Amino acid sequence: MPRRTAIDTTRRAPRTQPSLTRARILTAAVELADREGIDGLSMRKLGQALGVDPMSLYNHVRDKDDLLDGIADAVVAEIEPSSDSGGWKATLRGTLLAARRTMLRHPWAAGVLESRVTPGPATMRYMEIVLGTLRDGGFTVDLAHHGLHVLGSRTFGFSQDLFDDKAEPIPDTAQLTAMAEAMAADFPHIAELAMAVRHEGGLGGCDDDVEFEFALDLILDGLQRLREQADDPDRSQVERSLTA
Amino acid sequence: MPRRTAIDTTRRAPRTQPSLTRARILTAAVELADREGIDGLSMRKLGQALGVDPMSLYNHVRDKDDLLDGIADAVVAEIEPSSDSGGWKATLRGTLLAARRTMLRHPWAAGVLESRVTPGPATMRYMEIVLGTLRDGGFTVDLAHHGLHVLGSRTFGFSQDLFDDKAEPIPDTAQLTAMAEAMAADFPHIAELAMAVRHEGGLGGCDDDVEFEFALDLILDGLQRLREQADDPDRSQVERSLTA
DNA sequence: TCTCCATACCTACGGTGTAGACCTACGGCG
DNA sequence: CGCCGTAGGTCTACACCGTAGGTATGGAGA
Repeated sequence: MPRRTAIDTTRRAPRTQPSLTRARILTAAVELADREGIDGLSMRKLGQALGVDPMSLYNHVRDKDDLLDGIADAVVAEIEPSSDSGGWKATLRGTLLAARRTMLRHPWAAGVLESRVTPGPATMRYMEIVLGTLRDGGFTVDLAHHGLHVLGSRTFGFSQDLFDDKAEPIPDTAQLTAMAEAMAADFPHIAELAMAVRHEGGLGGCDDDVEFEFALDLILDGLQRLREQADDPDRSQVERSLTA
Repeated sequence: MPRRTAIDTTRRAPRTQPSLTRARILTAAVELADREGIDGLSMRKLGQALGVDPMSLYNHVRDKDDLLDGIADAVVAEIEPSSDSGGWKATLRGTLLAARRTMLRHPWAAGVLESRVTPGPATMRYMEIVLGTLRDGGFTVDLAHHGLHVLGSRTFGFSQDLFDDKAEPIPDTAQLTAMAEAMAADFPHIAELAMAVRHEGGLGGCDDDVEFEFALDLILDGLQRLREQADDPDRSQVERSLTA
């Protein structure tokens, strides 16, 4: 059984409606961070904002890191993915711009998201959507995988990974298969990716060097194209649209 | 006279060789951060590592933020830019990979670099080199500017800007011109960019929204090209991109 | 020689995250 | 009905943090 990352709330229904909830704590924490910045978010101030002893928070939150995990995921949950019907490109553009709007609403969020080590459910959902858009748009698993990385690290800073094997004992093939099957229901495309990655050499992880060079070459090639288009003014659509 | 951002060391030579120097402090801080992570870097531990009272550090460092400014710039100074003679693309590729190698050597560095608000001299030098490579490669000032942003935010997280006018009182044209002239000697390409930006509408700042969309479209276009190459390697790409 | 002042040191304050003991009130059960 | 186990809230206390403000010192300039 996988160790629970947060407080175990699965035992039984509480006898009475508890005054404090993880949800209530998280929304208050997001508000506090919005108001005073991420450095202004302390357990004491948060407790005060909720009219509660700071230590009471620890009944719903493992530690401050768990709290940060929570509010990071809460912010990602605010993103409203685009449902543009004009093809994968327009859809993705809309989703990414929506993500950016959300990040601008919570300026501290990108930073804490970058520092998280494990994605929460909303972050998984977001990745599933981006991945699904690419796959439905005709991308191979491999290319969609790279796409997820470039697009992710652009908006937030996904550099570490879903299937990072540095921390945990190396997951063997059986474990990975089990993980993938468990995810298949909620996150089919992520599961598909997990299976594919499993088959490749990079057992259980993404090669960060490869992702970096992929993004770098994508950018350099793109810049080269724009430079050549600028030489030949007839074809400069992107340039034009930017300076318009 | 521009307000000094750190301790003023310009007055006169110290009477005797001071046991503590900003340089000594910075290298010790980098070592400490490498060894214990960025959270392990405290003024107390740093003082202990140097065999000195923690408060003595404040004679060479305004506050901890100034210390972070210092070590961030010190890390950037470690980057050895490529001198590849195979054209702008190869040169840039080499420089960016060198930057990445340096960042991997100091895993905490990307994070603190992102949180800095003003680039130090080494960071300026690095930007000057990237900008110069693009300009020498035939890029317009405008496109080189965009390029600097995409490449920068890929490696570290330059999202805020050199000429950010949010914090300071709006610099008027005269001030900006003076800034540009002062920089011209050391950073000709950055100065050129500053002048160009001054002429445009975006008085004294870069529009972050524009940069985001530029990068987003660069990536989306790149992914589309790769997808089409996978579909049909023979067919002309330009032809396709026009009908897309 | 005297004075000045940059540098290093010291104490102390208000903040942080959180361990561990305590209290309290409710649901389940004999 | 009455007892008990326990989850959830509280309190105290500890170790650590950044750093304001005061003090001592020793070489350089007058």
